[in-house]
Amino acid sequence: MTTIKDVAKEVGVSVTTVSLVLNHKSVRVSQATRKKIFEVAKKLKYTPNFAARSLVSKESKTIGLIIPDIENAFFSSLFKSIEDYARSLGYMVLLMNNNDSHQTNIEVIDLLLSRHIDGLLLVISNETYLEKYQEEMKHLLLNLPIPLVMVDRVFDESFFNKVYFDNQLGGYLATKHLINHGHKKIACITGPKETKSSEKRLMGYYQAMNEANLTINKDILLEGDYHFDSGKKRMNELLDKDLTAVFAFNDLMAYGAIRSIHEVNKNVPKDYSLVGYDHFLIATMLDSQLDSIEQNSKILGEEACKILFSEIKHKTENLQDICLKPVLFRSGSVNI
Amino acid sequence: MTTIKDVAKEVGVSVTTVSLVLNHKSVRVSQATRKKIFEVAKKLKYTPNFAARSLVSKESKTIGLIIPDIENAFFSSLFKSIEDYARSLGYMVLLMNNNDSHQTNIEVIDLLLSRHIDGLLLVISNETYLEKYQEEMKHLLLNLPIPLVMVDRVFDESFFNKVYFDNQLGGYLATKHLINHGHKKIACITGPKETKSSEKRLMGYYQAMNEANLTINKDILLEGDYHFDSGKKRMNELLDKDLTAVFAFNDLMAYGAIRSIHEVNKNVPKDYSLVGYDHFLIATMLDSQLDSIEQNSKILGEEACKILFSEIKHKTENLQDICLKPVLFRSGSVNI
DNA sequence: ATGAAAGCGCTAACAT
DNA sequence: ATGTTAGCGCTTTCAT
Repeated sequence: MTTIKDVAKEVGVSVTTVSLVLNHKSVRVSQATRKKIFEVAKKLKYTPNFAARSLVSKESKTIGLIIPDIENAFFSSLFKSIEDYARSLGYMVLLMNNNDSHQTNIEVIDLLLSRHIDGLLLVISNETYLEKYQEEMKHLLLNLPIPLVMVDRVFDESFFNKVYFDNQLGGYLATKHLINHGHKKIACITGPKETKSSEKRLMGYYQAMNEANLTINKDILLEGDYHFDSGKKRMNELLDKDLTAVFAFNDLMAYGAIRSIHEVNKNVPKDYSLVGYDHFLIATMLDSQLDSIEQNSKILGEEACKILFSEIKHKTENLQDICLKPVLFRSGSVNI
Repeated sequence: MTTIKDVAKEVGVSVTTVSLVLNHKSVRVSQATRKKIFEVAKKLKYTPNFAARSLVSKESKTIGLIIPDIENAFFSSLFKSIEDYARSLGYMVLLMNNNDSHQTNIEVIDLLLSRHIDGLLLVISNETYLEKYQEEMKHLLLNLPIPLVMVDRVFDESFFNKVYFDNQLGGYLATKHLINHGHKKIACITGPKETKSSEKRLMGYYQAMNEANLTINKDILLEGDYHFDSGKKRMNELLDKDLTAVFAFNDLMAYGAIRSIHEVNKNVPKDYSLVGYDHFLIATMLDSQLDSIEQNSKILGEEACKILFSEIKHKTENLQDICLKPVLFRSGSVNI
């Protein structure tokens, strides 16, 4: 491996000069030596040693990104947007899954810290919302020695940077969409009730129902777990209830519901209208139709990066709270 | 940030001793000081500085993984398997997308090298198979200063480590499956003809057809590009041809074909039998059925890691060529 | 059983 | 316009 010394020796100048030139801080170096340095560096295939540079500069030019699961399309798309942004600034991204486990989340934060990342983008596990875990996480995050942005899943407290989607608005849009099409008896298949996203989406549902003066029947508000099977199971329970529409709190459960509906030879949207949440892009390809609330993960990633890199650069703490708006995507799963 | 010096001072020993103890190379240190060192390190929340350690050890404890696109389910699952394996050995993974662009691929290899990764797992872009690019890539890879394993998409040459699936076998299995169900006129929607995967899958098709003494009609062997739209378009062209079954070289195109079939009010498997490739897991949830060739990405990742970390550890070069077997997944899209 | 000291490759303050 | 030097935090050889 060729070092800065090798280049210096070959050119016949000091390492300082080489360093200065190669880092483009070379106002004071003559064009001639400058040109020569670039040439020799290229000839010798010199690449700066990152470790050495980090040791001096106290920057790793690396950020951490923790997400629940890269296999989830929403998060893989989020990663991509973040990776692009970071790379354009000369940063790399260390990606870790927490598998929606609080314990794993704690562990990977430690791992990343030991790598001396310059900043952290964090999507916490759903489990972390459980009361017994929240305090531990908040304590940990408040004592982080580096800038932090909570992404998508945030805490209420105002002492964290956060970028997230307005889940209540999403719930409202979905419900309103069904109401607009004449539905009055609208069931919900929610997420786990302790998750913020589910809580907020449900609030949106209430808001829309109340606004339209519709009565809410708690018998058709069932709790799911955001997985396919629970959507199917809950829909099964709803089949003999009195309702015409279902708001599933994510697309995976919505597809579970569709499966259940098909199994009794009924049809969407003829027998049941259905709205999901996530706008799982791949689904539109698979010849299935599902109206859904769409969250633009690219923008989510960009906003998170803006905040993080601004803090990294200016070392100022200027807490931000960015709430993004989801939109309704229509595809044909809602009928009167 | 507390350093090893701080710990040494607090305990009242030299940095050497602290380093030795904390790295468990402490055969020669007394139990007492040893215990104290651990205590103080914990109290002071000491974490070793990675950059400093790397500078000395010449290891970054980081590997690179380059894939075409993390949004592709096959690759996100591959990443997960690799990340797990690497983490269990104390390594981190720097993940980069090449977006199936040769140029980007070259760039990210450079970027990773400048980070002094200890090894590289590489899934090249399909574009790289073009003749004008192959030489450049081979030259680059042969001169890599670190261990390399080509994953999934490999070169024929024997001077690279490689782990991949037997695409010919996959093509054979898919075609044989259709033949076994009585089909004689079997169309193909292939990948781009310059890609190795497509070439091999087609060879498998020929092998199965020949074995069964079936005549091959080149009019129903159409080239796609592995995307949904091309599956739809090619199927459209096939609709008025004389055939009963289609082998699409990936699931995305298979779903495109299904869309096309549905649009003329025909049905799978009643009017056309269909086999895909990839066994796109999510699809099984979306109430769609598609027989498909399945490649276990977890095993792919593990085998790649085994080779890479063995080379990193032993610094021996012992070229390996691991060919994994795909399997047929049946789901109901094939009929007599 | 423990310490002193050199040096990894680089940056930057200070000289010249 | 260019060089000298200290030092970042750590590991490791060699003394004691």
